[in-house]
Amino acid sequence: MAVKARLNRETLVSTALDLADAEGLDAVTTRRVAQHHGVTPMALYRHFRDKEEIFDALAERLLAQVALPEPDHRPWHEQTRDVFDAFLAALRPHPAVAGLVLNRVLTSEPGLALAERTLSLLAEGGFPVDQAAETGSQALCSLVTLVITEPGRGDGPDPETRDGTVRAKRAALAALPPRRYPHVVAAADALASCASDDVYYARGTAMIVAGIRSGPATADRAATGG
Amino acid sequence: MAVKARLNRETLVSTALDLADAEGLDAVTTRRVAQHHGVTPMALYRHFRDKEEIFDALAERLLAQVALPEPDHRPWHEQTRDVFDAFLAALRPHPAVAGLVLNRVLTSEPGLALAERTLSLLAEGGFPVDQAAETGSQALCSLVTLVITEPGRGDGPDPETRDGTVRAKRAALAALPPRRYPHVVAAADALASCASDDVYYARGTAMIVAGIRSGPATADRAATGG
DNA sequence: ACCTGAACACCGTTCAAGT
DNA sequence: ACCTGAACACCGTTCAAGT
Repeated sequence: MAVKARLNRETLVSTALDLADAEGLDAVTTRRVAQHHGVTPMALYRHFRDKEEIFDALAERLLAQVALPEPDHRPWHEQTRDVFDAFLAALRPHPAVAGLVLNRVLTSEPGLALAERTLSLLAEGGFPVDQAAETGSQALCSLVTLVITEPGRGDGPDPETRDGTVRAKRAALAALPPRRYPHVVAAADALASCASDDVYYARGTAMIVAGIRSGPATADRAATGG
Repeated sequence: MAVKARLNRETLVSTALDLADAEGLDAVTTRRVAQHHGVTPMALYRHFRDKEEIFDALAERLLAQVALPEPDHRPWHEQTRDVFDAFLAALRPHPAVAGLVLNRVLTSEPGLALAERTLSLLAEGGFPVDQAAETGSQALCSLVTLVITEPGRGDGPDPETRDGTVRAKRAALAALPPRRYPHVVAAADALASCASDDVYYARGTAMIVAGIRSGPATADRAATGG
């Protein structure tokens, strides 16, 4: 702490991100960020209008890490999966911050670039504009949720605490009355933790892409109550 | 405020829920809940260990509102859709609280009942236990996210403020450079608001169910990098 | 058993002031 | 332009005490 360089937006955001990664989003307070730079809390207000704007910048930082693959000539759904993978790759290192992205994709340049690309691919897939908007938003939000709720990430980032909560959670599920919750008890392991993160994300992405590919027809049938 | 009846868990949770519905989750503070009952903040600690436990109880309250349909003899995926509809019906009236459910399905009786039913249907659909766990969790979380991010619900519940933020959001998107963001600009309406809530949720649910029905085969192909 | 009162260590944010 | 200092209105939570 007490770094002496002149204050600026980007270094402050880096500090906030470090704090969130290390101790969770609640640790990102104006006072702690300021303290880390050896500065009064009010010094931040020269660079951010309020705390919400710090959160906006955190979300933007994550979105800026999305390395969108170049468009190519493969089918739209394969390219879509690659875009989703790039999105996940940016979110996964910062699970405590990922949730901030949920409502902030459309308010920064890198988020808009991601949205534009997604909508473009869905248009290629035959979606009308309005449905592409809903479908794309839902898909991106589901990917965020995948990261937020990744099984086995208790709450804190300490691998020790994490292991403890996972074990406790699994034990709690395994101890449930098996007559009443047979499937939950049988799935206790998978519900508490996660055999392989990569498989978890691959399956999740596959499921989302498959849902998208079911496309307009299925959705319209459902929307009219069929 | 200053209701005089003796304090108990359920009325306190009701107060917390009302506060959240009216002013958002941040309005749910120990002090305000206490004040609403004409009581010292510390009076709550006889009924809840800490604030987290109030949030747990809020999530449980929502899950208790899920009216699970009776099992019948229709195909598993149709029954799954009905279970999801019941879940959505419970969440939609309380969008400010819905997010609390994300990590709390497996820690209360009504949540476990929902999980058990979901896993049971997925087992009927041919999913192996572990994959059913992941798929079911992801589906339920996606439904929660659908409610949290419903387009057109700005932040507050005031229909006036909401209309303003929707209009501002749409204007901001429509004013983007159309050469750079052609699809975003074209979809500004659908991205900012939502033509019909029911269609939005019907399509969202259809997409999730379709993703599930794509099932083990698709997922395994993706997981092994195919 | 149930609630109070005072206190502590925190918040975000304002305002006026320094350099 | 950039930062400080003091203050305000809030938080969640503890501890000891009342009845």
